[in-house]
Amino acid sequence: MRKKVTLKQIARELDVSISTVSKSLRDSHEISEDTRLKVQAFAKLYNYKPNNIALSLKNKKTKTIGIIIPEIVHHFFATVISGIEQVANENGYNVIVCLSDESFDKEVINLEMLANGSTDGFIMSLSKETQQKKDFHHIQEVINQGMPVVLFDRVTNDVFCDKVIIDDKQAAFDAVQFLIKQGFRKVALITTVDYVSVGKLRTDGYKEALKSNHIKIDEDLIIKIEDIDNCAIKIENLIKSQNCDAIFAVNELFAVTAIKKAAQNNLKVPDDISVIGFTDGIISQFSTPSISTVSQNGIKMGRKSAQMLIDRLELEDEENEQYTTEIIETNLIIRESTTTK
Amino acid sequence: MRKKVTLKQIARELDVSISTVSKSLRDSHEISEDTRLKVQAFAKLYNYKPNNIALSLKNKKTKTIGIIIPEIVHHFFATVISGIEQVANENGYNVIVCLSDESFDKEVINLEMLANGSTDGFIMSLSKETQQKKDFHHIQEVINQGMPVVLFDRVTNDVFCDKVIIDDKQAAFDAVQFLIKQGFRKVALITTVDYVSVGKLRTDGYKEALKSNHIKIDEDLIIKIEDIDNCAIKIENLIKSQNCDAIFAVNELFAVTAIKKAAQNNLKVPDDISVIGFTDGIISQFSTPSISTVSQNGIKMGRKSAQMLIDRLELEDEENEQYTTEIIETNLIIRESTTTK
DNA sequence: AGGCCTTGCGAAAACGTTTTCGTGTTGAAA
DNA sequence: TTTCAACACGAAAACGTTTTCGCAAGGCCT
Repeated sequence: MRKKVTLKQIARELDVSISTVSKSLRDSHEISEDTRLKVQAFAKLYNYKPNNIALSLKNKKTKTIGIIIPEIVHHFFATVISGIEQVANENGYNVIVCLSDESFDKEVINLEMLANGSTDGFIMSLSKETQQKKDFHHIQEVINQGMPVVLFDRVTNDVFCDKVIIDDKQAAFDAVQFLIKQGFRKVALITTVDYVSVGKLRTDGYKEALKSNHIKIDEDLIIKIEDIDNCAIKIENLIKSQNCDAIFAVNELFAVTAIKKAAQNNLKVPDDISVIGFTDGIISQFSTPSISTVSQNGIKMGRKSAQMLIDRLELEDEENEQYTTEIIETNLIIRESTTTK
Repeated sequence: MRKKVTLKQIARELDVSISTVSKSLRDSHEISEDTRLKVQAFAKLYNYKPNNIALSLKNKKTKTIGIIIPEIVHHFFATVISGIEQVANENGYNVIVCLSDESFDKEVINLEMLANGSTDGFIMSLSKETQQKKDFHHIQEVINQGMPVVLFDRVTNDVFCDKVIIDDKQAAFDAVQFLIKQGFRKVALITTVDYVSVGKLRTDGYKEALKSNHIKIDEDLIIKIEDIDNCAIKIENLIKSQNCDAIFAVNELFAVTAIKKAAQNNLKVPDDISVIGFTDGIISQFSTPSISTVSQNGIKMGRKSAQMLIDRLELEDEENEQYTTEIIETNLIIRESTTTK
């Protein structure tokens, strides 16, 4: 087993000082060409690579970004990570990923653990529980300690930092508007409970679209799902009521479940019911029929978040207290699950 | 902005030595109760937390696990990460994730970058390119440096280390055997090119099953997909040939594409063709019809990998050179895409 | 009174870097 | 011969910990 070699060992071996070795490897002009080449040759031979931890300690920079998200088994979050990782890599950063599992406590623990020197900054999306409790002191804390934070997708107005979001309300509005344009008047909504920020916004967009088309909001056509496990039964009831000719769902899962339940009740999508979902994930693309949906562009969201964080990290000198909120454009992808009335 | 406080600052403030502060906070009996309580109170007030980087440098342990996988936008890998993260967290470890993007070079770069002190060990799944080149020197290198490595799913016999896999061949055999039992004789195979280790193994299992049922292998019924983008056309040709009554696909994507193409060619699944896939991901669960598939249990795979790595990390004293290969059981989940002939 | 043990604390090394500053040697200019 | 700059290198500090060792003071025993 050949352990990694250090400057000290090289120094001892070549009978020079540690400083000489360090300077030689960094091509300092202070060192004669003779020794410089000798040291470099030796270092190469023994495959010397500087120790990252030592560098981090010295430079007070880890070149590492902390990501804290609710779930990774979720295509949207996976794409965001992918985007973050791209930009991070391009700039010589690594990413360390922690999952809050939608739990406030885990979010706090992870944040505090990473804040003790492990990362230079954070990119995060709030857990459901955090959004419900409206307790953001842990985030404010790390910001106060001088670590930049970028929030994406599930954000809050209660903490000042850079943010990357989509215009959920507008996107929902556009989707519903599209359905109405196609001639549907009885558009149902499958959404989440209100404390999930994006769910609330999409609900707002839905209502707005109806209003601006002078369609009365029928609360029976709005179902709010708290827990993913019991969504099927609620959705089935909606389908069975036969009260709607189109459905807008705030995520893929609700959309595909609606389609499934429709099929089981002998209703064809899109012939009998049109469906539009949210998030252009695996499900939307590969379901039969493929699902018309609002594409969030997670990659772009991740890339933008990473870029904002890194910009702030590398700026650093003049504390720019001007936080910005970046809006990633969405687009409506029309596939097989929608038609005209 | 309240920067994090260090031992040195506390020491200066209380007019004691750094050692006294450190010992007090670690409840050393060397320190009188008086000073101990005083220091602890002060530390609590200023929310002192030890700096992880400094600890890592001192202890030569980072309590961090490096994960290097080909893709994260892939439900199976996401579940594995999720499993790893669970066990890692339970044991006080963090995970740092790097994506090889199926590229050999990126895999090497990431590995070398993390090997310079950033992590205590690695959990990885080989990129396609690495499998193709059969070049594993980078992995052998980190093992030689004394860092434990656990390979999962996409592994190789050419490097000695702990491994976690499923019995791909057996699982494929079982799936095809099931189809044959249902009365199908013309079972097609949609697989990858041979250098993808798991693809090859699943192909072997398919052939074995046919053989043991005395069914001649028809090469026309075996299609090998190199590139995901052009899989649709090849699969459509297979469907159009109307030569098969059942299909075994080595992943979800191939399975769902087969179903889609069947529908487009007026063939019903499962009535006209039965389909079994591999990997119990989002697609299989939510596709219509839902897809019978071989479940790999990524969570379990991740948990096991993490456990093996951590065990080896915490053992460490006596270099146990006995590597083991753990096999995670699979199970065939029968859903709507299969029937009897 | 002398010796020894306990108590309570500090100095310093160590982990692996980088960088500043000091210093000795050499060569050339005066 | 003296002086000074250039050159080449080493010592040491710093980053934030933990831990070993040393040391002084005080109390107890003979």
